[in-house]
Amino acid sequence: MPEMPEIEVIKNSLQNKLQKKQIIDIEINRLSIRYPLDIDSIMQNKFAEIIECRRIAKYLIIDLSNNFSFVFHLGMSGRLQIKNNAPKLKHDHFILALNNDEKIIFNDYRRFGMIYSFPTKTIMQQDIFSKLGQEPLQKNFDINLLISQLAKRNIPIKNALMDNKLITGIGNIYASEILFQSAINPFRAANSLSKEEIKSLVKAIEFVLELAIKNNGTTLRDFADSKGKIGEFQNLLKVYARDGKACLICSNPILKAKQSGRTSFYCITCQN
DNA sequence: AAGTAGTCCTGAGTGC
DNA sequence: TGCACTCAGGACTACT
Repeated sequence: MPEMPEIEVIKNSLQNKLQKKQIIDIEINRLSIRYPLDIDSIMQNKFAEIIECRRIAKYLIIDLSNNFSFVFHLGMSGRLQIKNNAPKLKHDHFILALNNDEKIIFNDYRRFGMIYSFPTKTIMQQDIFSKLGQEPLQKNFDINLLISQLAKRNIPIKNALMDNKLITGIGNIYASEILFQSAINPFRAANSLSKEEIKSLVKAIEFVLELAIKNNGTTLRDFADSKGKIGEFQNLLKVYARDGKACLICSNPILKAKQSGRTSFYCITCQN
């Protein structure tokens, strides 16, 4: 479900509310979500204080005063919300009770999400983080590195955009939007792109992701921030889920096609 | 090594 | 109304 902009929006909405709050109880309603939970590691975070929230790729990190961190991945349908006195819902798998009567609730009906607890200092050495590529909005984004990586890949550029070993955080919705923004056909082989095209691709990545964050992310079905507020970027989507509708540039119908099992949307006229 | 297909899971939507 | 079927925003594993 949520891609990088959605996690960034959740992180921002959690940040101020959680700092210095103490975890007074940890409720585990499901021992395994996507993977079995490491109960011992998780439970030792009881009574720790929250220091800060941050994001790496599509992961949300909560650093704690005991030098451990919670790591959440929301999979396709996960939500992380702050509530007080809310009745427990189906699929509320994991709940952190805080000392201000609020609760952080992890709800995920499809159970593709993940919850980890790691020593804070070891996070970047963990398997889930050690192989990640560049953050798309990092200030020192190395475009030459991306150019050399794409030159070695014969996969469609759409698949390359979604490969977290190259660039992190881009999922199916934003991959289609970014390629439309940069006027590149999603079926083009990654190694067929010119340097100029890759530069325009990187500009489109920044433009689309930043605009999505400003608009609180995209809500097609499940996404909401920590207060339950939904996103607005779905109203600004130019190709995603607009198959059959008129291209906003040339008025030809937007096409829909499968690529490696995922749906792509594009304009055959505007994207070459 | 690189690329692709299959897989985990629930719920919403569609068509008969 | 009910049933069967398809599809969904991610990412890992196991094949070729």
